Amino acid sequence: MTSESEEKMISKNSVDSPYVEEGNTGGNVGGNGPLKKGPWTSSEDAILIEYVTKHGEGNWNAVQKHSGLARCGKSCRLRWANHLRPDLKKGAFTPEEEHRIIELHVKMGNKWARMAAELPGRTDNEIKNYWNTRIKRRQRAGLPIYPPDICMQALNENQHNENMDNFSSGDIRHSDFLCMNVFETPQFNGIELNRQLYSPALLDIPANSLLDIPTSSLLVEGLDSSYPSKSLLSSMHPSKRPRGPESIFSGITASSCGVLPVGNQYPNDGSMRIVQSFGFSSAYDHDSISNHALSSSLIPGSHAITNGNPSSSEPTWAMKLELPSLQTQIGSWGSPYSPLPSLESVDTLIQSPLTEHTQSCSLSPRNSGLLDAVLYESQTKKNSKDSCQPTSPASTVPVDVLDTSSHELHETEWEAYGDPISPFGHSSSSVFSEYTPMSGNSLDELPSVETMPGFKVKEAAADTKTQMIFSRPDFLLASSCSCPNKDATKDYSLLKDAFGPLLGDDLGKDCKQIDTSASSPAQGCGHDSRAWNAMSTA
DNA sequence: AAACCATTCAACCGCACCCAG
DNA sequence: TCTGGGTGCGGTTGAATGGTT
Repeated sequence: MTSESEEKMISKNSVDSPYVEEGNTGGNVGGNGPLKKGPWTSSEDAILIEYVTKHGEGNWNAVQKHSGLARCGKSCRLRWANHLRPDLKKGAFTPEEEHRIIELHVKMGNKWARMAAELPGRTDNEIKNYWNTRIKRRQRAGLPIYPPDICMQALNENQHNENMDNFSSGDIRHSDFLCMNVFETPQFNGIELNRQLYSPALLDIPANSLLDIPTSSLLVEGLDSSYPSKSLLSSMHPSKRPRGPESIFSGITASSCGVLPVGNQYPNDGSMRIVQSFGFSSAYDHDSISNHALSSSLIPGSHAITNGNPSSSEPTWAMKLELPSLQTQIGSWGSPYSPLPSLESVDTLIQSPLTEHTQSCSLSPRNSGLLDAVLYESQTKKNSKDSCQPTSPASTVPVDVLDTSSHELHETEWEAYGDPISPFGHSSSSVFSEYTPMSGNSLDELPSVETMPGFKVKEAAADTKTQMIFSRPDFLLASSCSCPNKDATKDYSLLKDAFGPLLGDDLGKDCKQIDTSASSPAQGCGHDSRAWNAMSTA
């Protein structure tokens, strides 16, 4: 809200504030009465300003005592920090600031306060609101949250920092990992984690298999409170929770940018196959490309993988930023051979890399990532939508089309997948929050496994004895934990070893919990157990 | 003009951290 | 080492506002 509008509100409140009726004389000063809530009035502001001028910032709880302001200390601090501070910069964000915010978010995730520290005169609240607004706009536009150039830039910075900071510290958390670089860079710690995960020595699965599993998936996606077996993190002691999204988020950035080497993603080892959960770099993988369903069905957030019933009322491009829906769409994480729920949604996913508009888009100002560019991008998509009607399934995608520079790939991938599945849209902590389903499939309304539309998909896939590709990292964990199979037990052991230092004992607890519930597919690991059964059957 | 809907943003809430006692 | 107060942070809410039907 601008300062003008704020003034309006304040003046309005000072005139007919409903809070006057709350027993606050003048609507402002309540003395020892009940603390007032709601919008601040100008007189309250004046009191607070006067107080801070006299006594300086801090000791906010004393404000009420000494000034008689009927506001709690927190409220005073917030008001001062967000509105009354003299060094505040009012007004809309400049393009430079917007660009900076995007950059910072790439690096930091939802660390609004830290971002605010990088933007003089701006508050965390302001940035947070801006970002959320931006997310929504891009959601509606079906655009990636992070422009590829910024992504690349952040990655480059990270690589630089990586070089600079290698072995610079010895975070004990990593002591159990072999051959691991210890980065203490504030950003992209997720890369570090990913690297840990990549170690074949740690996980009895092909290292590449995990390469593209965003760390957020490993640590966050399965962690929704609605997740049957209680997620790892949600059950973790708060102090053990990875604090701050950067550690998880950035892994997404790196791997999903396709910058990290993507090798043979699907080795024919007959064991559990894991593909990148976000399906992002799978598009770079020729094998996966040839597997037409894979590249599309793995793309999270898309209707193609959500419930098989894409809303026809939704514009194709305005793909909802629904979660990769591990909770809500079992099938979406399952076999790439799953029946495609919707041509339309699949088309949405596959059309762009091949279409003319994509190329033209790469020349658009969208790279700025700024809102005007977003609008431009959106408009471009709308304009080109008709001319970009998908005519060929992904299987017909010539491999060489995708075999371009990574940056171009980003462009096309982003265009193709749009925001919902943009891994960059999943800043770790916001993987869920940012993708709060806009439609009915709320995570909190997780239907039973059996009632999930996607469930049949996976089951059917299992019945065909096709190659099960469990892209879900949490499936990996859950199935490893619950599987009575020897190998899986080994997996569990390895996983526990791998994650234990990171997640603490709760991992073990969780896995035990999963173990106990494994016999009851509908409980504990729930759908994952079902998936496991399906896999066993297969 | 009214109703409805979408968007924005200030403010609140709960949690976690820090630090002094 | 424990405890409680102060503070900071991130997520969420709800009122205000603007746009559309």
